[in-house]
Amino acid sequence: MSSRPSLSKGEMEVARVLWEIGAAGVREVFETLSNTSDMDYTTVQTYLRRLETKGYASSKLKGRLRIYTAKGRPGTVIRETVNDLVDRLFGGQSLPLVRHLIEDRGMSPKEIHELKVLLDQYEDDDSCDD
Amino acid sequence: MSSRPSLSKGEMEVARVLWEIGAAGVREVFETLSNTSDMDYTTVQTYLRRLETKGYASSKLKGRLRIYTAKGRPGTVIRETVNDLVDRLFGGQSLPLVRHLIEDRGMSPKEIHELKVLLDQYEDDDSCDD
DNA sequence: TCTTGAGACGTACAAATGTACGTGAGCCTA
DNA sequence: TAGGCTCACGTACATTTGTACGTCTCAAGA
Repeated sequence: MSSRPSLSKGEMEVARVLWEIGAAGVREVFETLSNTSDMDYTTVQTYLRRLETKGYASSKLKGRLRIYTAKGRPGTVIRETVNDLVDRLFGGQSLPLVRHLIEDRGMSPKEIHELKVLLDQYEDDDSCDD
Repeated sequence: MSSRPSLSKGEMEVARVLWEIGAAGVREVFETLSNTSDMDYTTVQTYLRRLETKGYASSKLKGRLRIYTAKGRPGTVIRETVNDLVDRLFGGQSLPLVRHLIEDRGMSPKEIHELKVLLDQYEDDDSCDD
């Protein structure tokens, strides 16, 4: 199915902003990014262009301003990216990653609780598969 | 401190195998990889070389065979990579990633159980920190 | 009307990445 | 000891990524 080329780090950074602020022109994305990054304006522009080429955004002119819109859900990209990471770094197993996240990055008691609830829930309506 | 260049996707795949099987020659890494990947033998070789250049592995000749050994713990690379991902994709929060992993990728009952045990344990001796 | 600033767009280019060929040396076997 | 196999290793090369310069156009103010 949707087998668009995956996003590079820089592209992802720009894409995230697009998801965050919705449809936006280069300037807006650039401004938003400049809090955390010091990418050049034209660099952002290039990324936006490439995002469109790769199928992660679409754009149209509004007057003489080109407005970019993220295409598809962030969830899709997240899934693809995480899957990729899990495959490459953990040989396809998610548990080690989860374990790493919990052990290494830590979680608040509240989060732990939340997670447990999730697991209970999941355990219930999970029945067969694998 | 250890500011070695980060690993590319392909390099990471090879690095993982090195961590997994320990010191190994190109052939072994290649064989191991061929279960999941169809990288060329010489491609693996190149990655191994680059891994060494970047400081993620060391090697020495054993007879006429070059044996590579991972340098440093996988944990370090994993941490860097995962942190990066979490920052970029989830604004620094791990829970959403964990949730994603569980919900989207699924887990076997056994894994769920394992995870719960881990959480219990973690809940207990978790006391301070953050 | 002339100037200027904002922005689009084409283009460039070095570095990193993915991929692999070819050559030459050591080793095993007929 | 000649042939073939296995490796190491140098090298190559297309693609992707990171980064940004110039140029052209439009629109608004002087």
